[in-house]
Amino acid sequence: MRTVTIADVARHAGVAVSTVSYVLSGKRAISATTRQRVLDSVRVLGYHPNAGARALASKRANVIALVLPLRAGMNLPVLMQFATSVVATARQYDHDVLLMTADEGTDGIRRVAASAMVDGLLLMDVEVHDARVPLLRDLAEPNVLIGFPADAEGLTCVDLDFNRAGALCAQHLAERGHREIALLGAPEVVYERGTGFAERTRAGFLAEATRHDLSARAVPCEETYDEVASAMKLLFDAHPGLTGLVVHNEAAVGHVLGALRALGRAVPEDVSVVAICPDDIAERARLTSVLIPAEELGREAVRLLMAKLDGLPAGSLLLEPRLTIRESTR
Amino acid sequence: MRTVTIADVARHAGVAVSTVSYVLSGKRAISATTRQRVLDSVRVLGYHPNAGARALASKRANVIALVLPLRAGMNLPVLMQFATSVVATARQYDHDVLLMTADEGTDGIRRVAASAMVDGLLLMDVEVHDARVPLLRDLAEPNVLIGFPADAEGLTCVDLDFNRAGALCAQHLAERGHREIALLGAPEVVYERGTGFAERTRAGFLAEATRHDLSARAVPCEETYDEVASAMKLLFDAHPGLTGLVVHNEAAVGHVLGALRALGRAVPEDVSVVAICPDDIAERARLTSVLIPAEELGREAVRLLMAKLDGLPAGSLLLEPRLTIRESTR
DNA sequence: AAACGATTTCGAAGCGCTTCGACACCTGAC
DNA sequence: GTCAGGTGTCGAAGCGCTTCGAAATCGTTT
Repeated sequence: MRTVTIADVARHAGVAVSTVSYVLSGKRAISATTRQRVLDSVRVLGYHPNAGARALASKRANVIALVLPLRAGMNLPVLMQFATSVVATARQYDHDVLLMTADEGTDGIRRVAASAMVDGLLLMDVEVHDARVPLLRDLAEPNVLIGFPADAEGLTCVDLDFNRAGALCAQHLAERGHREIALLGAPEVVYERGTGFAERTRAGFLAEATRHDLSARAVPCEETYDEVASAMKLLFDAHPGLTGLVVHNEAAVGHVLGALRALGRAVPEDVSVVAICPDDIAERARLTSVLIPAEELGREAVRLLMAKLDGLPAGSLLLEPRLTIRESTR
Repeated sequence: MRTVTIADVARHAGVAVSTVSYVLSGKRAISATTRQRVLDSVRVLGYHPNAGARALASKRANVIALVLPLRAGMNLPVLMQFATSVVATARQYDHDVLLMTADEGTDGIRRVAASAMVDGLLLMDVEVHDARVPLLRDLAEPNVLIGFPADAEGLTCVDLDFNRAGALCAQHLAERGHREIALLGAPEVVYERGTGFAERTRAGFLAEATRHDLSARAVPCEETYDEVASAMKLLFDAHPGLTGLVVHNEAAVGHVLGALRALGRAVPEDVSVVAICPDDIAERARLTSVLIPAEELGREAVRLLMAKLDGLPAGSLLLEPRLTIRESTR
């Protein structure tokens, strides 16, 4: 069973090879009757274009690379949703997805790009000072990053709008009548490092609190139970009237709940808690939270990449956060 | 910056295009001096072969498809480990991985196979009566399945050796001096359906128990707490001397522990519990368990697929289970 | 009836690579 | 000194597709 080529289709339909090509690509007008005849032949013969030949002739592989941080300790549900969404969306644009792991590093990126194996790249989990950023910046192939590096100038990045996320949490607490609130953020060093998303969350939180005329403060938050507990004790000693807490620190979420219990403050009766964290953690603890919209992130990233493939300029994108109300706020 | 082609390399090295090709592929002997000159030119010019052209001329894409069940509710850690291992192993064989989701179904498989986009396929999570199996059976492209369908004849499948897994659990309990043990398996319907792995586990468990002269029984196990609890009550009423339990039912693991608590039997003091389940569940509950060796599964699957790509015959493979001792047995 | 533009189709030239057969050269045997 | 048999290298023919310019066909207009 030799594989069916475009020449077979042309012969079967009684037209030239180029006519078949134009019917399939739609790049030139073909009369309705001829088109139909060709399409019938395609169906009858079960023709599928050879991807290699197509890529060679058209200089378009119709494949994008997805570079995932497939190391342990990643937030799996988020990653999975993201990958699924990327594959599905890419298919809508008639593209396939080549899976790469981040540990091939810059060499891997260079390789697939130079081999014309992919038309564009999607990099997940870009770090603030990511070694791949310089390479991406002067790569001929379009690329889109998930996450914002320190200098995102000239790059296309997609991420959750952490400023809005912080604001949304403050707003939620304000609406529920809380007058004194606090943000437990990332560890001190993260702020010192100038990490974008941590600062943006804090800024959004504080600004929104001010807008609602609330008493608000943001404190860094370490990740061991003892540190969390003592920080919380200090916090409540200094501000006994505190009734609203926003936690933006995945690792500390559990400890915060434990510490509250230890301080004899019930959730949500005495203190309302909002988390900014992945879906699974929030769901497990039934926490009101702002989620990482992984599916939307994937979809939008592909959309932007496709735009760039078509030569369109594509700016960065911040996704609107959404708050899911569960049982930890009232 | 035009991309560098093999012709550029040939010109730079002062040899024929075919010579460069032979140096790179090693398919014909080339003198050491020429080889070195060519390799130097490759390095200097930064040459990367064009994947499309290579695929077209050689009829080998050097890409394999990985079809993952990227739906919610999958066991994520296992899936992730598996994917990582597949990508890493494929790279060792100089292949890349095209990621597909199972929901493209048979059409997707047909498409990538017919387009010569991939040389072979790896399908994860094959069901006992999987709609894709007939297609795979008479697909020209080699493929390897993770999991055994009802009729694995003529297919290459890789999976955990569930028979050995059952036996291993029985052996573990026997060695610890337990004389009366039981296997809580899948729900009744699963056995009626003739599901391979459930039956194999049971058979292995019972045979090993007999070999050690233990009193053993296997009972199906439903997945709601009430059913589990009443089944357990019946079991312990009928066999008060029961001290060893094997649970081969992810969904029921948690309920079993709860039911034991309700019956006033402590783990591991009164009853030892071994689970056959994914790593994360076992780890969370600190259960002695037989794990799914995802990484090894991925590695072996790729190895078999590569063998088939080379035209070698490849039979199915059952992986040796390994038991990890945690805190639920003594 | 000729000429024209619009529409539709065709033919051929690559895209960058692999691979096959052939050629040139060298060695050693006669 | 010639010839068989190796080595090492080259040239050219595709692989199956896209795309460009040109040819063919048609209905209109003059």
